[in-house]
Amino acid sequence: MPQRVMLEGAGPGAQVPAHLTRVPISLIGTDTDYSDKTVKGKVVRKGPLVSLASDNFILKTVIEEEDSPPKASSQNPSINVVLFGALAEDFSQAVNQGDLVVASGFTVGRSPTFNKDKLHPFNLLLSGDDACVYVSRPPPPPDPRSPPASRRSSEVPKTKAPKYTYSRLDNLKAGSVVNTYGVVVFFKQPFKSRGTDLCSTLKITDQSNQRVGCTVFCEKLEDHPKVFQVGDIVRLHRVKVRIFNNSVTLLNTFGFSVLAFDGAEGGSMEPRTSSRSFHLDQEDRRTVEELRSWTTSQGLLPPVPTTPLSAAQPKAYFDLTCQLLAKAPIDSSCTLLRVWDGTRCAHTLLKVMVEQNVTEGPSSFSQARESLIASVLVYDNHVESAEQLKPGDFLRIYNLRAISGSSKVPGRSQSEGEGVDHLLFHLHGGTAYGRGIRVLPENSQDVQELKRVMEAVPEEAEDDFSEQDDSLPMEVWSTPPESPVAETTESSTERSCGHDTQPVTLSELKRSDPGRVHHVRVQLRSYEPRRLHQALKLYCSKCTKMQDVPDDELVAGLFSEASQDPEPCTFPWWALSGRVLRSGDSSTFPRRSPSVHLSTQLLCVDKARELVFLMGSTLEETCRLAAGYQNIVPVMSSGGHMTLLDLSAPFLFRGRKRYYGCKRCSEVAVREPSIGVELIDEKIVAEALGVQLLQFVLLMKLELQDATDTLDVFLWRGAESFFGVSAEDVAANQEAQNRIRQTMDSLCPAGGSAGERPWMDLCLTAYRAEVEAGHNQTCYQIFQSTVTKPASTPSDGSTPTG
DNA sequence: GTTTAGGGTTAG
Repeated sequence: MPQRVMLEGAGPGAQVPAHLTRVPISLIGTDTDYSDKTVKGKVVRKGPLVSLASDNFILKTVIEEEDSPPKASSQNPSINVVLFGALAEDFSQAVNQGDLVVASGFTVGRSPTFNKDKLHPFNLLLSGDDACVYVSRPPPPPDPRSPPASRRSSEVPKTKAPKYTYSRLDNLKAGSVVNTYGVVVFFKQPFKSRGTDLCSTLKITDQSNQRVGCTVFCEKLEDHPKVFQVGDIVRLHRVKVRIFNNSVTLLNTFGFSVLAFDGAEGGSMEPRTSSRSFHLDQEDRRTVEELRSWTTSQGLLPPVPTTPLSAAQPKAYFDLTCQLLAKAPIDSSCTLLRVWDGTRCAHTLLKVMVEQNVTEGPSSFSQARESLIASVLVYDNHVESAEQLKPGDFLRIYNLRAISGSSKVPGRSQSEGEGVDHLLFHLHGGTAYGRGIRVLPENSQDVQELKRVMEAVPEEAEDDFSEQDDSLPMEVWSTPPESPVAETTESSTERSCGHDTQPVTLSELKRSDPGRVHHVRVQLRSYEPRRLHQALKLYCSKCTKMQDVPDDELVAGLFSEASQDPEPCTFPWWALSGRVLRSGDSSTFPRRSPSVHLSTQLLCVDKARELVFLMGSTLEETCRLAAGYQNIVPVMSSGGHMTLLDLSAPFLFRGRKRYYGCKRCSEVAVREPSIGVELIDEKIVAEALGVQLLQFVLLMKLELQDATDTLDVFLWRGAESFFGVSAEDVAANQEAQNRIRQTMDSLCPAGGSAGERPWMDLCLTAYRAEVEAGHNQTCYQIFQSTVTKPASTPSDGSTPTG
């Protein structure tokens, strides 16, 4: 089915020119001129679009040959393709995994990731005007969201980006289907319509000052706008303009999609959406920024998103951000939610008593915690949404009403101090004033803030989860595990936690509430990732985001981009500059020799070699030079000044170790570090450069089993002590990687039966976390447990045990 | 190729 991207057969100019001849992927090498050649393959992996400084991009993809002649090897040949600049941007927008692509105008380089991915010893590099990609897409199924318009026309048949145009709210033609941006001035959370769908209501505005109602009907909750407060910004695609009651309204239509953004200036640019293939470019970000500053100038943003319990007043309506601790049905039209937000209400909170054994979550808490817990009675239509909630969820309840405790409540209310100054809360039936409940994603700023407040609650109010619920059957906590082996059987791990908790079976553990610590005796059934280098991640302690370690192909591309076409550069006054003489090898890309810049201050104290700034070198050269200098900071010229490379590349090389910075949290400025007598290390360099240092961490998912059940658990914060290696060492040396490999092989021998897997004594914590957008789940992590019996170490460290 | 709702407090 023809698309507006450069599809083969979509029209003149879209065809691969006839004079080009195709080369099989398996024959790609460096000794050929590829100017009249093409390579064809299916996109089997499409990396993220990585933005570099000054509006430049890089993207890595893997294509696989589908129709290569049958060969001895069963696997189809595949190759890494690295795209630069506008081509990378267009490719990111126009091409999907599974598309068939033909590349031409490429050069061939050595693949720096070949040792790791074993794909192909060479890669294809596409940059400049000659490079282009022809795309064909397997015909069905048709995509209803096919882009409506194409970007600038170009002679060069490279992929064309689909381009959306956005209508202002004062320029909507009845009957047309439009895309638009707006600031939310009123909203209702999705509620059940009388038809088949959930219905959301929005009212949005923009710089035209028009206010336009918008109704969204979708069956699935996740397809609805994720609007959490007035002032949020939405980007709507494919809404139909209609007139109702002489006013313009918008209604979702086929191919509808929506992104929502925080409306505050300086807020996150991360859009909230369930759409897996949305596109967001520089222009979109600019539009959001413009709407944010306009919103601020108009005073549209509420000063505080919601009212804390500490400020709740009788009879007032307000929105509450809180955590659900427990819930219980009262009758068919009323459910009790027990919630807290870490603040103390100025009025005593009324506790609604319920029947025994109907409470989901603990039925009582420590006295200190009880005094902070509010009773929320939700009625009628909200009973159904309350059914979806789980204890531990973070909620926003809209249009909650504070009721003085003297009011009559269902169930029995605590008698002490009856009637005076006790508060409880009602969520009345209906959706007027946006009344409703929404689960907030765990990563949202508001939830992070809520958690900070809760964590600051004094200790005596904090031990609630260790306060045992008397109604819980005792055997849950005292029965020995139904392990097929006796307690005396050796364990290959050891707990160091010091908790005085009896081991439980996995099925018992699964029935317990989150927030507890458990001891288990289990075997390892399986684990992910199987390719252990993928267990290594980068973690930012500031924004708490985790990311993959960029692979060498991508990093090499960044170095190569940074050193092409060097601009004239003014070096900082404190830097002493010189050149590195290249060793003889001829590079694929002719380039100036790299330049080095030293701190004069360090030179004065004879520490010049301890820190050098290096400009114009390849990744390979930088690694070589890292052997001779303690700290190497790769730099480039941007706008005539010395700056760091894009933060997807390491900002510092120390021997074999590389250090990365957080893109979100760093404010980069190349400065001379202030020196004292101390050793210059990654922390000092990061601080001087305004880089928020990312930490290497290990993250694995283990599937545990015992006689009763299986359980997926994470090994993350406890991973280094579990394996007895540091993640930083794993990133830099093979021995540390082997140690993990051997440990996993010993705990879960390849092809081994359950009988061959050793038993492990582990300490687990259970907690609530968001696993998908808006969906919280109980997760488990291994803590304070150490492998005591790794497999016997073979003399050759690289050979797996078996 | 479009039913549902189309904002504006329950009344416990």
